Amino acid sequence: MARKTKEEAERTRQQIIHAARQVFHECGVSRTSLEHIAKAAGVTRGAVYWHFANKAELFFAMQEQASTPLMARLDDLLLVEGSTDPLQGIEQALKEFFRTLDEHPEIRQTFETMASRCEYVDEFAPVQVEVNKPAMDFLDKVEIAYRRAQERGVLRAGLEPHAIALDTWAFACGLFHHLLAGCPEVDWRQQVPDMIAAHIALRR
Amino acid sequence: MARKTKEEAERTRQQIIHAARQVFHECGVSRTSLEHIAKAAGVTRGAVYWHFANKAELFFAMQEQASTPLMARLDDLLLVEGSTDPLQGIEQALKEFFRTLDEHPEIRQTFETMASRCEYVDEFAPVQVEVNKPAMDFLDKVEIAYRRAQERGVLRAGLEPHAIALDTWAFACGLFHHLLAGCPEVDWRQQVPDMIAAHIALRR
DNA sequence: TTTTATATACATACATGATTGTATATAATC
DNA sequence: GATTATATACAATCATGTATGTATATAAAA
Repeated sequence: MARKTKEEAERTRQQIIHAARQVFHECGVSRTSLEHIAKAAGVTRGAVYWHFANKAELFFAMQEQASTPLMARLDDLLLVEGSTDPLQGIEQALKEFFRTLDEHPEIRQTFETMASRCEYVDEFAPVQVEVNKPAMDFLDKVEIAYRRAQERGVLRAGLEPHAIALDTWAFACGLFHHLLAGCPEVDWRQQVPDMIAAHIALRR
Repeated sequence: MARKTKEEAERTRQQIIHAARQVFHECGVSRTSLEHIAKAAGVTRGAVYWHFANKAELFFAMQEQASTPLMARLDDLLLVEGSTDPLQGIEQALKEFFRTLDEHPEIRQTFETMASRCEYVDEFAPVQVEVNKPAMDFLDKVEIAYRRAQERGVLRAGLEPHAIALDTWAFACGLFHHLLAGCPEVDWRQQVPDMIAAHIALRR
């Protein structure tokens, strides 16, 4: 086939990423061939190699397209805890975060692939490290919020902000991971808000 | 080479599993060829195919050799919470569990591979489901322990055993996952006992 | 107890299929 | 007319599974 216009080319690029997301999720990253992705996108490997240097680069593009908005959302949510009760702020932020994940199937699918259909070795090892960074930011911001809650007297006496921030962090990681990689037989999504509420209630 | 005695054969089998653990961890399951494993074990693919039908079966053997003792240990730990304070029982059980993981590099290495160097699709998908089962058992037993704590009056008023069991479960999953798949730059292992203590303290 | 037959524990050789990256062709856009 | 966005063709590699070879452990027969 022949040359396409710039907009058409960009659309093909997105089609390829879209197809990659599906096939990665179904077959796992390693077992997915570029031929497989190309076919799913309705193009040939030629188009794939034109837009991406190799499978890893395609994966990175897909991953960034999901990570960037989700992590931006998390940042946002943790910022607006200013005016109201900080504890409720954290609770709302967590609820909203998981609701966002629930309401965006594409983002969710990418993170599911990242959680249990990808091997973090060689070129993929850095992804694991990068994904860890937002988790650390989360930890810091939650600690700050707990400190503020302490100052305002809404935190139960005797609780250390750093310690309970770590606890919240582990809790959130566990939830996150099990929503993405847990077996789909048990549907946790219903219970998430209640779990978050109970988690925060322990601090009042 | 010629026939070996039964004990020698069992030893080569273990050597193969041992080599697989190392190479899987270094290269990821998908990128590891049986040739690679064979070479690392000092045998040929002939030996590997004699003992295992294929790579998946070898992986399962390795996985079971790590899972069985670790899950048995977890079962044990959650049983002996009878006599003493149930809350302290949970705390001790969690601490011991993570200490066990820390003290057994082979088990740890296998679980690290399972956490971030393996793709749970096709033949590997059932592993994810099976690993989930002990996690459910854990949830049930912790809830029972919390109920007992409530009856004995060591639990803070107003806490629901089921809710705080879910919280403990998510917390433990988060810890577990980050110890295995988190970036190794940050060394959490030191803080684990304190985190567990803080988690339980929230319930008193 | 020696002999013999067979199953065992591998090593080696082979055939096949799958994937990858690149090189080249092509037609439309800019 | 040069570049771009693809398709097609090609070469090389690699991993897999199986088939075959072989020497020895093991157990039954003599």
